[in-house]
Amino acid sequence: MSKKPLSKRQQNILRFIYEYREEHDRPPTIREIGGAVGISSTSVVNYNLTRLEERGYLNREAEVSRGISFTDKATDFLGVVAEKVNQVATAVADSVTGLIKVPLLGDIVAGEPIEVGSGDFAVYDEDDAIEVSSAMLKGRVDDLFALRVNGESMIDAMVNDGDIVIMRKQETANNGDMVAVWLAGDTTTLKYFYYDGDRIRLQPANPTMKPIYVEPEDVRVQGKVMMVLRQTA
Amino acid sequence: MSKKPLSKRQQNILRFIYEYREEHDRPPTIREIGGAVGISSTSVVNYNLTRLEERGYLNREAEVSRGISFTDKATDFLGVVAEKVNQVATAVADSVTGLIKVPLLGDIVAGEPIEVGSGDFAVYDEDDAIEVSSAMLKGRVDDLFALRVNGESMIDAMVNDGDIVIMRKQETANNGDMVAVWLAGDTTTLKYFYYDGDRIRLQPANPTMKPIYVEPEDVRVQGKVMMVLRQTA
DNA sequence: ATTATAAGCGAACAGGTGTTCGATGTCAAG
DNA sequence: CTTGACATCGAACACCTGTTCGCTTATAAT
Repeated sequence: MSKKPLSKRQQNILRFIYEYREEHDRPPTIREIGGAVGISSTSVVNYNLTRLEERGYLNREAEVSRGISFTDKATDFLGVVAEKVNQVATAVADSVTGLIKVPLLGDIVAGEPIEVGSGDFAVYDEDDAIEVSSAMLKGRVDDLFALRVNGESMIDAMVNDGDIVIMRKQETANNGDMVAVWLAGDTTTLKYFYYDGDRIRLQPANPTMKPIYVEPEDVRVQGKVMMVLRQTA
Repeated sequence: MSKKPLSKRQQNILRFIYEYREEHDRPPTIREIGGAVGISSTSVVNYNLTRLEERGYLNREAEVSRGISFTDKATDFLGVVAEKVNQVATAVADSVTGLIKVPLLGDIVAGEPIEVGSGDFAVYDEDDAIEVSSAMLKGRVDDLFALRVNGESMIDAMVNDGDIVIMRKQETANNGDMVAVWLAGDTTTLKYFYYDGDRIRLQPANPTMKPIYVEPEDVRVQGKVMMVLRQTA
């Protein structure tokens, strides 16, 4: 088979057929192709379709109206199909298979409160999203955000520098929740939260470490930790 | 519009059109429909298509070959479309969007070597799989397996009881890899691996802890740690 | 300059395909 | 039994659509 590239006209024909099928749910006729790519004669359209078929881009059925179909080679050439598959895949994955994109909003460091801004993260940068299977998450999956740990200040939470923490925006806590708290106005920490009489007990995840007891007014809950992800490779 | 149900013949016409389009990537002709559902006259097929159009199941284009398309009502009626979307969604999600199912093979405890069996895990229980986005993983995603940590023996690796460790089957290590090693014949541990002169340095993930130095013959690498997942909610 | 190949063209044609017509049959309602 | 609505039918027709023909032009190879 010739290695000569397709002519410009032949490329236009393939693209037109693709777009026509997207719009009409059926292939075009010889005359429709000619009209679209500027060929006035049905025999020239026929000639070019025959060339495309010989080169493996199309299958044709003789003496059948709209008897044109694409081969894999044509869909590879068009390239739009891969993009379309990805678009469909993303939409479908998001809604059917439960792959959730969680916005990665920045870093979590000990010396700053978490700032997740207002609203519903609708304007975050899509490239800074963490993809997580919803099967790995319990309950509601709205109001989620991710932060990357910067520094070694979370070691008592068994969370290391570079780890990603997936959180749900939440300003109250129940016993046993792991939460991010802004503590005494100067530190963010991740700990298990318990009401303990008049005070609050903040229990490190590391079982060899002791809890701390604080006054309620010294604690501001900034979010509930849903998951921790560590990439080691 | 009549609430009378579609006739049997009309239902058969809708199904045939659907199946024909799946197979041929184009709608059928009036005569093809007649042939398939046992109507010998093109005018009877035309009559039934007109009825289906009046009831909102089809759109037709006059004097255009194969000028038939489905409405949402028709696709609802057919029911197969929802199923098809799900089939496609699953296939696409698995292969394009990179949601990977990693077999959860059991527990990792300090006092036992990792047993991942032979072969390629093809016979593992699908319900015991961990779904992970391939975007979260670097490099090859074959030979992966997951183990759940049982006990507090991995704390020096910043890995807690109940955490899930995603690993790749691998018996050698490069400098800086986090690996599971069966150490001196009596302990599994997760550590960063370095060649250090004649010996091997195993560095805990917890930066406040000191490394250990061991003879190569006391170390059996059982897998490379790709990711750690912790569900806290 | 010549020749071979590729591409383009309008026209005619074959046959594929949708539409219309007049007739007949079936069934429910009155 | 009669009537009206619905459904079916074969045939004819209109027109859509693909194929072939003979010719011309453009381009590449010799």
